[in-house]
Amino acid sequence: MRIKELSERVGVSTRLLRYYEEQGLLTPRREENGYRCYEEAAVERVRQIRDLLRAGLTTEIIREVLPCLGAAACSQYDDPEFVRRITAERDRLRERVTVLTQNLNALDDYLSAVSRLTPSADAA
DNA sequence: ATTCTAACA
DNA sequence: TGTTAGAA
Repeated sequence: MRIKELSERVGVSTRLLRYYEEQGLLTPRREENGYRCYEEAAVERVRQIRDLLRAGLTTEIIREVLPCLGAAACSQYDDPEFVRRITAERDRLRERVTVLTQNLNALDDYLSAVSRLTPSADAA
């Protein structure tokens, strides 16, 4: 599919799709006319990229780890420096999860208190 | 009508 | 990231 279709299917601007490619996150083939030609798998790939970005990972890290996520072990499993960087990234994520969970609990507690005071308000 | 690259009131 | 000019 071409860039417009992918853009509509994943809800990401064509501008961003080209930017991801510039960052080495996407590598679509080209048609004779130079138009980008994306694989069906690009749809899921873009979603994965966005999820990783939302998780706070940099495009640099994503570029390195993306090809490794699906496989049990990519060609860099024996690179100590690589494993160290990914480990650090995982630890950062774990830390963020902790903070987010604390905030979630705080809001839950507040909402529970509110519902006890005003039973009329739903506390789903 | 669409996409491409490059650049920025 | 959006938008846009100029070319294909």
